[in-house]
Amino acid sequence: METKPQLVVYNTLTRQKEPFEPFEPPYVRMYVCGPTVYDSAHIGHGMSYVVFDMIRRYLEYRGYRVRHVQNFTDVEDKIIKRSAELGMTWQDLTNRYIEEFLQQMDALNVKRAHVYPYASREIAEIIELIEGLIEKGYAYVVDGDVYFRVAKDDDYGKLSGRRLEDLKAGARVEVDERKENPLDFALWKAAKPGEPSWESPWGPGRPGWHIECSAMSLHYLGEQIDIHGGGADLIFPHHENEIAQSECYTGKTPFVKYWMHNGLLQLGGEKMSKSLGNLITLDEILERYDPNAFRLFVLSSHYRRPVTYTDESFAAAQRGLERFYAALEHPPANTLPGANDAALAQKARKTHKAFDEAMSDDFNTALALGALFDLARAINAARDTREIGPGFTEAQATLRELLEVLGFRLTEETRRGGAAATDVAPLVALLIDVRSELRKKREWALADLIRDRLAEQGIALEDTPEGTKWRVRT
RNA sequence: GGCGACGUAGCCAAGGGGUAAGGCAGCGGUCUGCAAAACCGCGAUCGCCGGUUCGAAUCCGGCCGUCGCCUCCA
Repeated sequence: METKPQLVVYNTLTRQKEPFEPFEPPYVRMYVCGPTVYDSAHIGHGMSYVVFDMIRRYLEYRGYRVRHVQNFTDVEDKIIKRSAELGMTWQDLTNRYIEEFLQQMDALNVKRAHVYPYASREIAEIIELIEGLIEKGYAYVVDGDVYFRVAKDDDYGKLSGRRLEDLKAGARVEVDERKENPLDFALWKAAKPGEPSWESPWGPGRPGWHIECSAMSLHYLGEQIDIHGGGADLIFPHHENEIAQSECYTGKTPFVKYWMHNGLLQLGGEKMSKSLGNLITLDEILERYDPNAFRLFVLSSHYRRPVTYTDESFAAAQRGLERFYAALEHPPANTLPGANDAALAQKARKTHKAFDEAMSDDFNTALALGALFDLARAINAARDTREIGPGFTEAQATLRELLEVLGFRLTEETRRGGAAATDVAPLVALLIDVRSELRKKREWALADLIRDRLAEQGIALEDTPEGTKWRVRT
């Protein structure tokens, strides 16, 4: 067994990198905040889930056994509003978007969580948690609502680095006279007529947003977990409130050992969000690009940094991906012995090491990818010289393995251009046969016409000593 | 107003005290019937000003600019 570098992760709570030591190795309990399912996911969501998928995959590769829980928020103001507008039940609305979301995650090769709790199905656990908070004096009831008593929690603000006084000063929240403190947040909301509701000790109502994650995390992962993740926009108030609820309820600190947050995706200099309306949906991207290109785009920068979406960046990712694909192609048949083959094996081992060093430093995928591009270049260079041997095979295996650790899907079909390629394969094969005959007869004009016209259709032909290769280009 | 992040070649981006990974684009070349792909070669002194240091893109201070959070949000 070779030894791997110590893994360190940046913890939002302490604002520094820390050695990664889960509570009970090799188990890692990871909770990632899921979407509120009232609309289609945009690429900002996609980015976040690709990031945490990469993190999970790397942990698993390092031998950890990750238990991954991700919620669906299916009870919430916007859901109620939207379903009323569309004249459908909230269940039909949320089910529709949950189904779509899971399909998109599959398309992006994001591993499914082990459990996907729905807020609406955890009401009993939520009520129990709220009752506990009331008993301990951390919550109070007003007209069927229940609020968390922020002033009672000495630690409030520790995640986001805010003090109660600062928050009050800049508070933009509407003042609700019934609350003891403007910053107290709702654990339970009394139902208004016509709204979905559940029975509770405080009358019919529904859970507040923050409480569901505390309840689900507690229910499926226990009182203390290793990793809690989400977008940086969730740090305050959502995750701050989760800490308050969970730690006050269980009396155990820390609720979460490592808080991890991904930087937000920007579009045109602004955060992409549903409320700003400046969004690109995941479907639009999946229609236009290889899902691996989306992943490469995301992993090309460090996960904590904000990234700006541009068509150019995406095109760059798509093109870069094709270099990796080229490096994974089967080696040519007629090979030559060469001394460089042994050097290539060495290169593969160095790359593996560089990869682990980069990834161990708070998942530095951008640096890791740099090493993989170097390896890909070496492989392609060897192919060009036809010096193929065991080293070449090892290098290809290494490249494939490490790209898969990052979550790239490297099937033959994917590399060729996805399902679209499979659909047109028989016809393309026919045209290539015809063109090959023309080339034998040196009828270049006609042969080139076929190639050009196929290119217009997005099908690229490449003549190689092993015959004509093709793939779909986007 | 409070808290925080960032500013590196045309674009994206890593690094973070000893003279700048990688990707895309571009240019030149090899290969090719021509292409494509691939490979080889070519580019930056790191927002501005000042300080610390033998030495700073990397540390400190100030300034300018961009962005995020403080309200629903991955």
